[in-house]
Amino acid sequence: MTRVQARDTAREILEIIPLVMRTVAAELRAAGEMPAPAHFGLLSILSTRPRMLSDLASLQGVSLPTMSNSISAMVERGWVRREAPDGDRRVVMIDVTPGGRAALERVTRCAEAHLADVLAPLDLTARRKLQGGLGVLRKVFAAAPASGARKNHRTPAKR
Amino acid sequence: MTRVQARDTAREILEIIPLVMRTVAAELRAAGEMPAPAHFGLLSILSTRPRMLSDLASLQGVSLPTMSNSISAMVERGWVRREAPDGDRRVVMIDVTPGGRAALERVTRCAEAHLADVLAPLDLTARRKLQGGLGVLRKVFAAAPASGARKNHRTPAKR
DNA sequence: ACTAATGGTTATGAGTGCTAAGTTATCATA
DNA sequence: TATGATAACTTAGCACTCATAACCATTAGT
Repeated sequence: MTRVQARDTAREILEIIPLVMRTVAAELRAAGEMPAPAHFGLLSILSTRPRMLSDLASLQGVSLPTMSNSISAMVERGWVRREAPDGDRRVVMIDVTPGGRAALERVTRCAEAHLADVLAPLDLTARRKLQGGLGVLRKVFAAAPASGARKNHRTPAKR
Repeated sequence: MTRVQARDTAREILEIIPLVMRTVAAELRAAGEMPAPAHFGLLSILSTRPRMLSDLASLQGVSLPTMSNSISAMVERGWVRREAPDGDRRVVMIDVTPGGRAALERVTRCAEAHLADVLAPLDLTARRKLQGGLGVLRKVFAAAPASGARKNHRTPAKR
């Protein structure tokens, strides 16, 4: 990819992604009860199986304190539970509650409905393009979690 | 687009967009001096020509108070100026300062560099897909600024 | 002149994200 | 066994996004 292409793509990403982000967030908000996309993703991940706090943080690519806060917010809503596993008493396992599952269910249906409205006018070609593009984004950004870091959240070696 | 397709796409969007968002934000942060993607977009828009505060708000799809705050932050950084036009003394025109232009320039180069690293491994096909997808996203989300609203930021008629 | 609508601002509250600075709990080792 | 490092979390403080409610000005309509 040439410099010019990179710049154009960069510009486009910096322009479009926040827009999509705001729109989606606004929809979730309007749907009531879902404060943020982050919570949605978290519930999604947790609905498969319980996870350690640190695992959640690195899966989502955020710092441990950030994840701890998000989880606290969700605990307060009654969507997840913090539990102590038998073995290592330092770790905290996060598990979905039935309430959390229900919320995920509701919000999924709602988001689906809204996005379906928006996506409805797309023809087959456009849909293919969209999915192709999303796939590329996933590959690119899942592989490169920020520029380098992401392995040591603490002060780096400090000595 | 069928329901199932809509749901899958919705899921994918809700998963990928925040990820990209976080990554990009982290990069801008790491680059120093750019606190948020929003400011970048604003500078971008304003670099073409000055705008009214309300226009900026509706262009970005955010509320007037939100925009007012963002602009205040940017004024404090010396990137933009509030000025009163001759005609209507209610309106505030926002204009970029030379400093703002310089910052935009720097950050563009920086974002470009980082994204170029990330995008480098893409071959022609992948790039095409990415751009196609972004194009679809733009069309879809630029046309549908949240679900309906976006025309009356004040209390809706209240009687 | 009086009221209504328009353009902005301030205040408050909930979220996301970060770093820095703790707390426990576990492990290695002298 | 103490001692010290490290790992997993939490707390506190800061900056930013976004929203609504409530408030000033200014302009326009009657």
